[in-house]
Amino acid sequence: MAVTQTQAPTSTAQRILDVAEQLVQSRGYNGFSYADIAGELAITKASLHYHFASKAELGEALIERYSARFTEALERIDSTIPAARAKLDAYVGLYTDVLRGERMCLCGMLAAEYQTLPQPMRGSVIRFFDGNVAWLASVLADGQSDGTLSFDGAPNDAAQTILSSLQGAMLVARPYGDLARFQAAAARTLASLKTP
Amino acid sequence: MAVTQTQAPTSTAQRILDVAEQLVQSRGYNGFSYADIAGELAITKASLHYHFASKAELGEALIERYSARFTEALERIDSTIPAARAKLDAYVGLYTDVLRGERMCLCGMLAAEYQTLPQPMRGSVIRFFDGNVAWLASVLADGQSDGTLSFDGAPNDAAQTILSSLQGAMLVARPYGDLARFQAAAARTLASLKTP
DNA sequence: GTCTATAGGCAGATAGAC
DNA sequence: GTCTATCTGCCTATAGAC
Repeated sequence: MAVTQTQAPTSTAQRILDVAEQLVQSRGYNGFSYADIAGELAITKASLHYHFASKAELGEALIERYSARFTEALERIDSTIPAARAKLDAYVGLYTDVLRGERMCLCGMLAAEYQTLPQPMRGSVIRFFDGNVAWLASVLADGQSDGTLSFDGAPNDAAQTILSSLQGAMLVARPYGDLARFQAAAARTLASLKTP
Repeated sequence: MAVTQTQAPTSTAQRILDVAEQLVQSRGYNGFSYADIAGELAITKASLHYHFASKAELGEALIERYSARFTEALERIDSTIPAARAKLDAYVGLYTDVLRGERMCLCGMLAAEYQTLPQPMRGSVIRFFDGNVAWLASVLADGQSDGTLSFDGAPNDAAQTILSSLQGAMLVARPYGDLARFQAAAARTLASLKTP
C-alpha cells in the first residue's frame, strides 16, 4: 500500500521540469542552458545531470509531460462541456492561459527550432500536433453533425487550420506583449465556423 | 560617374548575408554560429567579424535586408496586380516560396526567439510585422470598397489575423515538410474573406 | 542525491601580420 | 580584406567524494 502524502512532494525532477519548461517556452530550446536551471533552483549543474543525463533527455521529458497535461485538459473539456462551439472556446482558453504567462506553446516554440532538435524530440512534437488536430477534428465533426458549426471541406483540414492559426496568433502576439491581439485573432478564426 | 559593372559583384558581405539568412530561417538565430558561415564560405571567422563586428550587427543587417526585399515585393504586387483578392493570393505566394525553400519566415522565426534577441533586432521584427499588417489592411480596405472582399470588423484587425494565420501555417507545416498543408490553411484563411 | 572539480569543446570576439 | 593565433567565457557532460 502506498504511503499517503499530506503535502505535494514536488520532487527535484519535477521542479527541474517546471523551470526548464518555462525557459523553453520563453527562450527556446537553444536559448537556455543547464546553468540557467541550476541558478534558478540553487543546485549545481552536476545534480541536474543526475536527474536528466543529457539535455536531449530533458527535452523529451518536457514534451511528454506537456503533452500528457494537454491531453488531460482536452479530456476535461470533453467531460464538462457538451456544446462543440463551447469546446472550441475552451480550447482557445488553454492557449490564452499560456500566452498570459508570456509563454509560447511549448511545441509551437519547438516547431520553430525543429531542424536543430534531437531526433526523438522531433517525433514528440509531431505527435503533439497530431493529437491536437485529431481532437479538434472530432469536435468539428460533432458540431457539423448537430448543425451548430459550419465549414467547407473535411473536419481534419479545418482542424489543421485552427491549430496553425492559433499557434501563429501566439507567435506574433507575444513580441507585442498584447494578449488582446491574440484574442482578437482567435475570435476571428472561430467566427469563420459560424452556422449560416 | 559610377563604373559600370557587367557581372553582379556579389560582395563578401552579400554572401555572408545570404548564408546567414538561410541559417536563421532554418535553424534560428540561436541555432547557428559564425563558424557555420565561415565553413560554408570557406573563409575564417575573423574575416566575418571584419564585415559584421558582432552577431547582433549581423542580425540587424539580416532583418533590414529582408524587410527591404519584402517591401519591394509588395510594391511589385501593387504595381502589377489590380484586384484586391489577387493581391492577397500573390501575398500568400511570397510565403509559399519561402516555405518551398524549407525555410520559415525570417521574422516569424525571430518572433519565437524574441525574448533572447538584442534590443535593436526586436524593434526591427516589430516594424516588419507592422509593415505587413499595414499593407494587408490597405488591400482589405480596397477590396471592401469595391465589394470584392467581405469581412467583419476593421481592416487592420482582419489584416492581423491573416498575418498571424499565415505565420502559424508556416510554423506548423515545416516540421511535416508538407507544402500542401500550408497551402490548404492559407486558402482557407483567404476563403473566409468571401463576398456574400 | 548533491556536491567539487574538471574535462573537452565551441561560442563570440580581438590583435596584429600580410 | 583575409589570415593566424589567441583570449575569455560558457556549453554539455563526467568522475568521484560525501
